Amino acid sequence: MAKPVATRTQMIDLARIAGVSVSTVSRSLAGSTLVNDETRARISELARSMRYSVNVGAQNLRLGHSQTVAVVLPKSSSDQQPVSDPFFLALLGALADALTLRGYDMLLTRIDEEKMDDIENIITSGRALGVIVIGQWLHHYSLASLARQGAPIAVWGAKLPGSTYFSVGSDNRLGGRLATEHLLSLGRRKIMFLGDTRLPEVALRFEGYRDALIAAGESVTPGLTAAVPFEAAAARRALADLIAHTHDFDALFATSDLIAVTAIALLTANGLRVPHDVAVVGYDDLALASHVHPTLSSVRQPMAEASVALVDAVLAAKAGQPATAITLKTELVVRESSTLPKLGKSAKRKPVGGRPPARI
Amino acid sequence: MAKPVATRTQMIDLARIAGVSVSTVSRSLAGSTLVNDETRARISELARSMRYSVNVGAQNLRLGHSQTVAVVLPKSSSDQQPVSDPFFLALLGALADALTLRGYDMLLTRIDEEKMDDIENIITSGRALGVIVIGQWLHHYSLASLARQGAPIAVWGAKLPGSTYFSVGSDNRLGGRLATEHLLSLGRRKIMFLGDTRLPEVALRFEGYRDALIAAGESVTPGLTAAVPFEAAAARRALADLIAHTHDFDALFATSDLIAVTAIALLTANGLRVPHDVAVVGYDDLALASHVHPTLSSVRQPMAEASVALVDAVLAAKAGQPATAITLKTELVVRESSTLPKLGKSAKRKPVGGRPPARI
DNA sequence: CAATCTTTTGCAAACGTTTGCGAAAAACCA
DNA sequence: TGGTTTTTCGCAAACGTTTGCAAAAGATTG
Repeated sequence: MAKPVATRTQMIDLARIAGVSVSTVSRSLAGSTLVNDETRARISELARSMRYSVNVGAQNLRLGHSQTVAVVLPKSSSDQQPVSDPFFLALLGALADALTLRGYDMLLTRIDEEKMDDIENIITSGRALGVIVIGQWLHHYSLASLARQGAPIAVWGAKLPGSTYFSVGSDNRLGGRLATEHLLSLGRRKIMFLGDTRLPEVALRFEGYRDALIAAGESVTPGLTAAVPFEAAAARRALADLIAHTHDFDALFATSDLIAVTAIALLTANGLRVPHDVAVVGYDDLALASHVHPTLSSVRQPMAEASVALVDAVLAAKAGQPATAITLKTELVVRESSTLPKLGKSAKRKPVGGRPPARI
Repeated sequence: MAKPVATRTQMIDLARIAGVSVSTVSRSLAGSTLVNDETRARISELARSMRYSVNVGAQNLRLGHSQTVAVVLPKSSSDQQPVSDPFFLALLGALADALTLRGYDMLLTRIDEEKMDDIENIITSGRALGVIVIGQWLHHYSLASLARQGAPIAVWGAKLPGSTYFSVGSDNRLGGRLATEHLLSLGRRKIMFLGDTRLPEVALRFEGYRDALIAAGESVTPGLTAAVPFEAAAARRALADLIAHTHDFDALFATSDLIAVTAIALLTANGLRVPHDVAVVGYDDLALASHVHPTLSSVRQPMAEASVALVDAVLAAKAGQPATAITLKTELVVRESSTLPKLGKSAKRKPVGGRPPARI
C-alpha cells in the first residue's frame, strides 16, 4: 500500500475545479450572500464530496482569534502521580461536553504548580483564547496576578476575597453546614471533620461545620478534626492512623467522596458498622457514591452546571467583563451511609489483620 | 481598570526594539547558529522580559504541521450522558501526562458515535496531527475505513483481525483466563461471567474464561453468563435483576471494576458475604479497587504504559508506518474480594428493603 | 441606446511566522 | 593593500485563509 503524496486538499483546489477564485470558495463556505445561490450550492457540494474542511490554523491566523479553550490541571512537581482525584476527572468530562456543545475545542494540559506562568504562555502563544483552571491549587496569588495582566481565566474553586479572576464553585460553607446539621439530626454528637483546611474550599466547609455545631449548642472539639489530604494514598495513610487511634466519634464528615469511601472501608475493616456505629457523609456526590456499600450520603457539586458556568466565565473574561464569583446550588443527597439513627453500643473492634494484597 | 489595547507582542516588536530584522529574531528564538551568539542572547533575554512567546498558529501554518494530538471519546447520541466510565476518565488523565511529557498538546473532543466522520474532520482541518480513540466503540468498520484513507489514528481496544489501524490494549483473553483460574483455585466452581460479549474486548475476556473452565474440566453453563453493560446505571439495573433471581453461583468475574463494585454492593445488600459466599474479581484495577470494602481483586490494565503506547502508535501512524496491534502486560491483582477459600453454606438472604435515597 | 443601479466575482493585501538566497560586514591571508 | 573566505544579517516568498475594494456582468430605467 504505497502512501499517497496526498497534499491536503485546500481552497485553491476547489477553486480550480469549480472554475472560480478562492475568494468565491471562501465566501461560499462561509455562507455569504454575496455569492450566487447556485454557485454557492455547487461549491458546497463539491467541498463535501472532496471531504474538504477549512484549515483552522490558517483561519484563526487570519481572523485573529481561536475557538479553543484550554483546561489546565495543576500537577505538583513533588509527586509525579497521574491525575488521581476522580472529581476533577469527572469535571473534565463534563467540561468536554459543555465546550463541544458550544462549538469550542478543548485543549487539555497539565502544568507544574511551580510554574503557573506557563498558563500565560498558553494565552500569549495563541493556543487558546482563555484558560479554565481546575484542581487543587495553592497558588491563589499567581492566578490573581495573571488575571490582573488581562489573561482570560476562570477557576474552579472557592470565592476568595478580592479576586481578580472569575471563579465557580459550590457553596462550601452551606455544604459543610448541611452535612453537619444532617448528622446532628440523626442524634450524632461526636462528628469528626476530615479535610485539609489549608485549602480554601475545605476551610469554608469547616466553617459551615462549625456554624452548625454552634447553632446546635455544641462546640467544635479540637480532637475531632483531622487534616486528611485529598490525594488517595496519602488520605488512606492518614485515615488508617486516625481510625486506629481515635475512637471517640459517631459520625464522619469527609470533605470528598474519596476520603469518605476510604474511611468506610477502614471502619468496616475495624469492625465498625456504617451507619450504625458511625454515620458518614461525603462531598462531591460522584457516581461512585451510589455504587459502594453502603451507598454514600454526599454534598452534591453539580458538575454539568459547573461546566457551563466555567465556560461562560472564561468567555466573559475574554470579553473583558469584570470578574465575578459564581456559587452553584449546593444540596445534600442522603443515602444509606447516614440513614439510620444511632444504635446502642459500638460493636467491639476486631484487629486489622488480614492478608496484604498480593500480585501474581 | 481600563482595558489596555494590548495588541499581543510579536516578533516585529522585538525586532524593532532590538534593532534587527524579524528573520534574526526568529532565528535567535529557534537557537540557530546563524546568528551571532551575543545578539541571540540579547534577543532571547528581550523576549523573556517582554514575556513573548511565538504564535503557534502562525508557526504551524508556516511549518506545515502541528504539535497537537486529538483524543476522542465517543458519545452515543441516544443517551446524552456525560462521560461516565471511570476507566476512560483515568486513561484520559494518563494520556494528558504522556502527551505533555513529549511536548504535544492534547485536544479533547467527544464525538457522536453515529458520525465517526467527524474524526476525519479533525485531521483534514489541521486541528491535530493524529487521533487517539478511546472508549467503547461499536463502529470498528468506520475506524478501519478512516485508517485506510490514511488518517493517523490509534485506538484503545482489542486487537481485531486484519485491522488497518494501530491498536493498544490489554491481553483480554489472558486476563479472562487469569481471573477465572484464580477463582477456580479458590475452590469456586460456579463462576458467573458479567459482561456484554458484543464488545470485542469482552468477547475475548469471555474466551479466556471459557478456556480456563475447560482446562479445569468444567464447562461453561449458559445460565452463568449475563450481558451486563458497562454504563453505570444500566449495569446496576441488570445486576439488581440478576442477583434477585439467580442464586446458584459462588463467584463473579466482572468485566469492569464498576460492574464489580456495583455487584458487591448488591450482594451485600442481599445478605451475601464477599468473599465468603461469593468471591469477586473485577477488571481494570482502577484506584477505586483499593478504596472499597472489601478491596477488590482485579485484572490490571496498565494505564501509564497504555498511554505512552497510544502516543507512540499515533505518531507511528502519522509517519506512515504499517499498523500493528500492541498488547500490554496483563496481570491479576489479588485483594480481599477473592482471598478466602469458600466457606460452608451461604448465609440466608435478607430481603432487599431499606429506605430509598432521598434528597433534601 | 446610454446611463444607472444591482448582483456577482476576482485581485491583492493581510494574519505571524520560517527560511532560501543574496549581500554586507568582518576576518583572514598573502 | 586587495582578494578570498567566513560570519552575520535582511529581503522576500511562502504557509492557507478572509475581506475591502474595484471591476465585470447583468438588470433596470428613461
